[in-house]
Amino acid sequence: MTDETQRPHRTRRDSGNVTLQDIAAHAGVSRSTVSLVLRESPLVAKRTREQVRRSIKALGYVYNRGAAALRATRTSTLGVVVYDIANPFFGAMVAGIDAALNREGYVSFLANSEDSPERQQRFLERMREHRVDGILLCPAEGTDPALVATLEAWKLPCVQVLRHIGTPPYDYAGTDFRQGVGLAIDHLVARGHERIAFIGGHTEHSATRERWQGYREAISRHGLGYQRLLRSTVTRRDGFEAIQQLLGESPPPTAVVCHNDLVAFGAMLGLQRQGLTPGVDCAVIGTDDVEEAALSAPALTSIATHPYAVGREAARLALRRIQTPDGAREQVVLAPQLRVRESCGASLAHDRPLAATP
Amino acid sequence: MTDETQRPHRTRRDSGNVTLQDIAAHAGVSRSTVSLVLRESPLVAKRTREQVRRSIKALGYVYNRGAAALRATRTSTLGVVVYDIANPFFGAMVAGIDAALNREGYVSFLANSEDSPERQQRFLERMREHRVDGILLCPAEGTDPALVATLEAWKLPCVQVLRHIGTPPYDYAGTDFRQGVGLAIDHLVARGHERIAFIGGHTEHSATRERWQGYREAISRHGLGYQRLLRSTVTRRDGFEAIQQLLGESPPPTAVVCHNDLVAFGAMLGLQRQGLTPGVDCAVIGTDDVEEAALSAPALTSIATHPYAVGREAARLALRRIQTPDGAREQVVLAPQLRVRESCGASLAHDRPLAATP
DNA sequence: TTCTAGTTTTGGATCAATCCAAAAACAACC
DNA sequence: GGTTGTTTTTGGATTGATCCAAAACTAGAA
Repeated sequence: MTDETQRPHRTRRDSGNVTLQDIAAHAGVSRSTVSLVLRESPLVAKRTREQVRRSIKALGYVYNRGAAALRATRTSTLGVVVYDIANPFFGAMVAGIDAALNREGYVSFLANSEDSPERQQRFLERMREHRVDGILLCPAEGTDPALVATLEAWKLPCVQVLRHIGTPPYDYAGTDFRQGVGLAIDHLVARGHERIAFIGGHTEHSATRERWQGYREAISRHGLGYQRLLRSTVTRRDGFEAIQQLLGESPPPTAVVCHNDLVAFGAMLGLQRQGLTPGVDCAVIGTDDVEEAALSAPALTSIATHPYAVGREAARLALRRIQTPDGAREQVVLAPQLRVRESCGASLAHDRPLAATP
Repeated sequence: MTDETQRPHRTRRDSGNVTLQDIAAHAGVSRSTVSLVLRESPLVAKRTREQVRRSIKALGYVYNRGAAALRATRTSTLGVVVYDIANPFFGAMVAGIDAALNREGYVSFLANSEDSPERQQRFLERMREHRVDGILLCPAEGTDPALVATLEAWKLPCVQVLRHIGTPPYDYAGTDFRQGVGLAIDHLVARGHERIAFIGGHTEHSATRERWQGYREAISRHGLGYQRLLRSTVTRRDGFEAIQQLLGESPPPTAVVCHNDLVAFGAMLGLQRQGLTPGVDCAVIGTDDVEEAALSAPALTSIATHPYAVGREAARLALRRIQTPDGAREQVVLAPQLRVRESCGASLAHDRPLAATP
């Protein structure tokens, strides 16, 4: 007797799932050929390819990416770590990432670290277990700089986004916060301001440092005698309180640049609470240019940091790194833009001058 | 000769990866035992378990979830589809999902459908290929109601969130928008309003229908003669334009309830543009209670819809469905709450009454 | 000591794909 | 017809875990 009779009949598989084997049988070719068709290999003859395609449709086959990944060691997945997904800035960034990945057939795991290095660490370990092809990381505050080296040792390509830790070279996508603050101050100085304060940022991560550096450099570049940097966390309430503190000092600033738009909104509220008008009695400039900036009253002048574009660039970088793991590390730093609106006196200044014009 | 000599030496694996095999060799047990230890099986003796744990640490083993999933048909992954991740409401919802999943060792793929049924479809097919254990779906506008049945046929557990399509029974987590609008109108009526309009919602999906239904029911429940429902998309600009249109009508409304907070912010701006004060000349109530609501000027009264909690409940439902695929479908509908602030005249009414008090 | 019952451990098959070297099919030329 | 070269196709091994039935230990009672 042949061994055919011994092994159970196998045209329809034991489990309900249709596999390459089933398609191969249906199309009268081998497993390998079907696999080649699925991967669009040019090796397969046209007639065969078409026949296999027909069988795939006929049997309602669903590609099993997990099984493929096991052998091929590519999963077409990416891990994305942000520290505050509820912040609309990150929402826009994730949208940019999603759009870029989608085009390449990649999907992404998303995690919200809530700025906790421990949560972040747990997630990264889980990503390793899932064998993601790479990581997009907005490092949580207080992340050990050694993490970048750890990921390197894990052979997990990692692109840092917005904040960066560790020492170059690393892959990074972000915005030039330093330049952004510089732009804002140049604009204010051109409008005659001489006492410009900066509000916000409470911990030493790169995105804060860069803003402060931009502030200090611009102040000294313009030879201004006044310099005032007020640390704080970066909520609306912080802006609200900070501006009132600054107004109580003598001399008070005539303009403030804020860590982000939330702080700026708070600062505007604080001015209004004191019976003052933003853009008239004190200029206010925010950072990020969130949707609400254009629609607040008065409209907020803001340094646009392009979250969608940052996300898209970060995703591109990651895909490139996955293709060439040993290529030179890259840093994509987008140029910010100043969106001038009412809150820095743009269209109100003629009514009541903010400061002596040059 | 034995076949030992024929097969290549295998203590350290060919590929760089440490596998169960390697740990087994190191600990002097079998692959199966190591697997049992990893899955915390009570079958393994304490001594053995400890020895295996030591070997796992010593060799720096990383669990391969892909390989495990192939055999066990559980991936510990979930697909999440939203239609606008840049909206802070969804940000908060995703944060809730993330927190609930994290606790159970699950991770989630996130996709942004941008309200395109085609993008949504592509993503769902990809999720199927990745063999996710379930789907959390905020259906894109215009989604074919048959999609729910399709997912059912795919044997992919699906929990709908915020919007629902198809016919019950299905799993769903959301907020009772109908009740929310009812609460708002009850409050306004109690304050003496008789002409209450509703702004926003342009397409017939469940979340819009429920709001409209709540509006019409409340109006007729209170026996009000005035009824005005203005359709629109749901951006700030829509609110801005809608309120000005309503003010031009005779009689104009004395209060408006808005589809979401963005529309409400726009409506407040529109009032201010006309030299009117929200909460004094016309009451404004929003929906969602986003962070900004409490901090706008005047502070916005809003129907809180608890996005974080909705996300958390949706995730819980999904995990439950995965455990018992044939259990009864469940609907978790959270009760909204009215957060009363200045924009509906809460603390301003004594200055200048909005309407005759009862 | 043997038998039984309970506790641990194990090897082989399996999941569904890819990889790769070798075989088969085909065409072109002497 | 035989030889060579090119294009297609193939089967067996491999990836790294889990499943499962059977084997190997224990300990306690007869």
